[in-house]
Amino acid sequence: MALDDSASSAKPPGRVTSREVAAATGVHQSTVSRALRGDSRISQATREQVEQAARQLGYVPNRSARSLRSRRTGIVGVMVPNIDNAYYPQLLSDINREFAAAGYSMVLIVDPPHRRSDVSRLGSLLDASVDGLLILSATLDSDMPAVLHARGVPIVLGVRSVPGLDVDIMEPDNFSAGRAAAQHVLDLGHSEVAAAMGPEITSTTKHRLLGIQSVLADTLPPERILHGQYSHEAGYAACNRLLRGADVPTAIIAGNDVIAIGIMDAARQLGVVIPDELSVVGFDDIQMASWHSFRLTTVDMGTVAIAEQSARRLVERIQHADGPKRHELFPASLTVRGTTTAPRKESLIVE
Amino acid sequence: MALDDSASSAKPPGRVTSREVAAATGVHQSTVSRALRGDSRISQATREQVEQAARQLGYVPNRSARSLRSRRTGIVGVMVPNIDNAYYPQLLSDINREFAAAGYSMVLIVDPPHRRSDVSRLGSLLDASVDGLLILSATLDSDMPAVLHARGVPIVLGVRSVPGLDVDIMEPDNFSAGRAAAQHVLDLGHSEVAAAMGPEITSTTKHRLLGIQSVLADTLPPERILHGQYSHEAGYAACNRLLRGADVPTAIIAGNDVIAIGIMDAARQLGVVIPDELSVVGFDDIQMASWHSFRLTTVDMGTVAIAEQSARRLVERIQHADGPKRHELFPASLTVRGTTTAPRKESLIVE
DNA sequence: ACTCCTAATGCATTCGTATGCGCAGAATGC
DNA sequence: GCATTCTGCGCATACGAATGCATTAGGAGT
Repeated sequence: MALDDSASSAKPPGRVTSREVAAATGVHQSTVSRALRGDSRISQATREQVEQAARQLGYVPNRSARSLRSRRTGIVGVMVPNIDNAYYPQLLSDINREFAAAGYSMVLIVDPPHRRSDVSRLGSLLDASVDGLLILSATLDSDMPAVLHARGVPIVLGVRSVPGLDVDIMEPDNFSAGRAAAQHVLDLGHSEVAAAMGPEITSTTKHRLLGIQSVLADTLPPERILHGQYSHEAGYAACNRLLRGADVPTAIIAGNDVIAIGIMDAARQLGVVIPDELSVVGFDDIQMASWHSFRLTTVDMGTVAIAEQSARRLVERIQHADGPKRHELFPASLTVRGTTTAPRKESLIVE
Repeated sequence: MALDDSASSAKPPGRVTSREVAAATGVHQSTVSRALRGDSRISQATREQVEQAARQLGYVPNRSARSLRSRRTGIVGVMVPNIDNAYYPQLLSDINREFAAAGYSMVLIVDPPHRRSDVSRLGSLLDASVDGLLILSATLDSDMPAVLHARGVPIVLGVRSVPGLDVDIMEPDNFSAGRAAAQHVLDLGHSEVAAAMGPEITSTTKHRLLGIQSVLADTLPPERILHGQYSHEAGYAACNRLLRGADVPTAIIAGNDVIAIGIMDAARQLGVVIPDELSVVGFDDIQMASWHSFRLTTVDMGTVAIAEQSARRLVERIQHADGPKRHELFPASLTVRGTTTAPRKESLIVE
């Protein structure tokens, strides 16, 4: 309505400023600013006049000017290692909801793997264009979070942690999750187990593996532990390697669901029946895991809660730069579906 | 290196400004600005001094200030209808690569379905905080693109188009794609066909369906045409409805791959064998379609090219607001995999 | 030796909004 | 009826970088 009016009468030469609204209303620019920000010192009558003029002229406050003055941009950065795996989009969806609810826009930063931080890459994070940063792509060997923290950029680490940093961290209880997955496999009677994990430089892989090994110290020899990306292709490749090797495992613990599904894909192509001939366990419990085509046994890592909490935490951190940092471990719980069962008798006999 | 120095000597009280760099170098602030921007009028010697001082102090130009003055933010908005379906993350990944290469940051705007545009929702798009907008969520009945365009915001429509708008549009050739899918099903001998399409208010659904109907005028009665979201759940629900109905189709054309996979999931759960008892075709050829667990016959819509071209186009449009608008139709091509085959004899006999 | 030009830099202003301070008039107190 | 407290608003400036114009110094030209 009012929008249509203004749209049709919009002046291409220069956008409408608060000064023009002031001129139209017969008040000072500062009054316009205060009226529109809801300053209580402005009278109701003036406020309404200003609001009407603003609407008629199609006035929209310039965000750059406001940011310059107020030192807040209303934008948060969210760093993810990639976006074409199912895990991150799902996480981002929840994170986005939280930030949107808090009035923040979200700049997506797809963070290619790297080691030492390099100033030029960090430039866009240090130029005050984001009020804070939610880092979901941290690796154990990256100093990027430390550098940003030292520079005073409010940051929160989500999902992946980095040791020795006094920042907020919201991560799953990877160790317990690893134990749960391993115990499940052990309870089913598997003695030939393999692990197709993610990158060693991630806390998720490291801690999940420690948990797994704490249970399967005897049945999981180092040569049965593979590392690769957290990707479908990596799972696919790992499975091919494992099933074509000398002694074939009866169960594979995957670094996450995406890898697990890659494993299932390869197994099916090889004609290996899951779970009868091969059990598979994943981590995360992404939506796809519950699809009937997979029915993947997996460990729920509380990802939704992590998404919501880490976003909220960053908003708080932006408002209160100081204050105690919180390091939370979200509980994990095994979800048994259709990809795990006891090993076939033959295997047991061979054993 | 230099970064570490500056990080440790960083002053929490107020960031480093160009004025401080100027003071440290003994030149004027404007000289610092010019030196760092690469103005040819600054001597080599001065430039180097300025650069060194900037590095030592850890100077990073404030983006808000620069944007205010230069009227460019270096940020583009990308609107998507959702992000937890596989299609958009994949698209976004390619789009992100292009924008990053062009030096733009990407604000992700998850655009909940809506009808008429509402000023308050558009505020953050009109406040000059983005240099341009790539709209991937346009619906046929939305006036949002028109309003933004009237307001002078550079926009490009990707994937989904809106009629009667003088803006750049990069979309797949949905009509031909629909024809290809339908012709494939027809050639296989199916006479009991159903369509589980996306939302009617999207150009993709509308044009794909027109293409399908142009081939299957006789064999696709209106009651066999379902509409729902472009989601796994919608496909799942549609399949359940269709396979439990009176006359069961022997082939379903899905609105896109995500729906198709939802259909396959439901069919498997019902014990219906694909493709022997049910053929399924999708659109888009997302990565998942080629996974062995699905091996989905689908129509490649040139999505990667659309992603790249639409991003590049927006960058061009930002630089040259005027200039002829381009409306490109990207070719589609059928990719036959394992989910389609001739209908079973019994069905044919019944027929 | 004097003018003219060019190169290199300084000066001052601009972008649009937010906000501390001050000032007027009205309302209140006694 | 005068001092006092609000109320409501204007004035001026700051935020930090970019840029048109002015200015200086040094070199070329005659």
